[in-house]
Amino acid sequence: MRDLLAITKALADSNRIRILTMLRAGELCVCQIVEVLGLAPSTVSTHLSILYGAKLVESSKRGRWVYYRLADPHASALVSDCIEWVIRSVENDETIEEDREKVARVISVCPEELCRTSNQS
Amino acid sequence: MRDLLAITKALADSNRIRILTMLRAGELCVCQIVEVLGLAPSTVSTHLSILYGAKLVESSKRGRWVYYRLADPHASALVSDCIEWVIRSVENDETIEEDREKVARVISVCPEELCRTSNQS
DNA sequence: TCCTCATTTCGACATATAACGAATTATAAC
DNA sequence: GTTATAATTCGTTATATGTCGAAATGAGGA
Repeated sequence: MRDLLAITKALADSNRIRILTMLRAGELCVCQIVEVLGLAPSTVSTHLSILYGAKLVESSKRGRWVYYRLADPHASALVSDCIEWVIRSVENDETIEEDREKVARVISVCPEELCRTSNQS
Repeated sequence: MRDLLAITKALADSNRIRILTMLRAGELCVCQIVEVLGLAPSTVSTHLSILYGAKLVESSKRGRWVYYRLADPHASALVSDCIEWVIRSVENDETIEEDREKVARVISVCPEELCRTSNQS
């Protein structure tokens, strides 16, 4: 029950749903997500920690940046089924569509922007 | 997004999860659910209205009693997939097991109890 | 070493939510 | 009609949650 509630509570916020669906595009670092959502970095960090606590996302630190991605589907069927369900549920949502475009822009257009997107190390 | 959030918020509470899984047994009236959860009738009624607003449950009034049941699977694939996911998620949960037994008792043992279980009209 | 910057943690505040009892509504029995 | 009762709605209270800015943490680069 505890795990279930961690997941459902994590999903009970529109910004966290947006983050989750944004991560379909692959790994994103915190500052990229901040850019898309337009929230304070501290707020986004809190959202990510809630998603992380529910095991809906994983993270890796590379240099100064922390990258978040959707949880490995092999880790838990319940989690991956749930993520798939969320993705299906937001089809045709306007905000989600806008986010998708913003993510594409943030990933490609920003080479040495505030957040150097693909800088390894 | 609105529908999705109505559902995830509805699922983000342990008592509502308990109600939802209790309804696997079939229709239950409010007073039966009150009996199992041990909450005030007004509280249970509020929980049910939240589940109803998310279209996770349906209801029918018969006489003075209002019966609630899980939403018709034909109504929405998203909703029924979600209910199935919840059911799978609570397998082996202690509280849920206890609820199942309480429900069985409440359904069968109470003929002219506080809530006459199967009284039509 | 010291500085810069991405991220997290902390403290504060506003809003949302769960719970209750009291009052209200609706239906049936008398 | 009047009464009894199942359920809902309302008002209140306590707790949880989302948000921010400021301070702390941690990893590179000068």
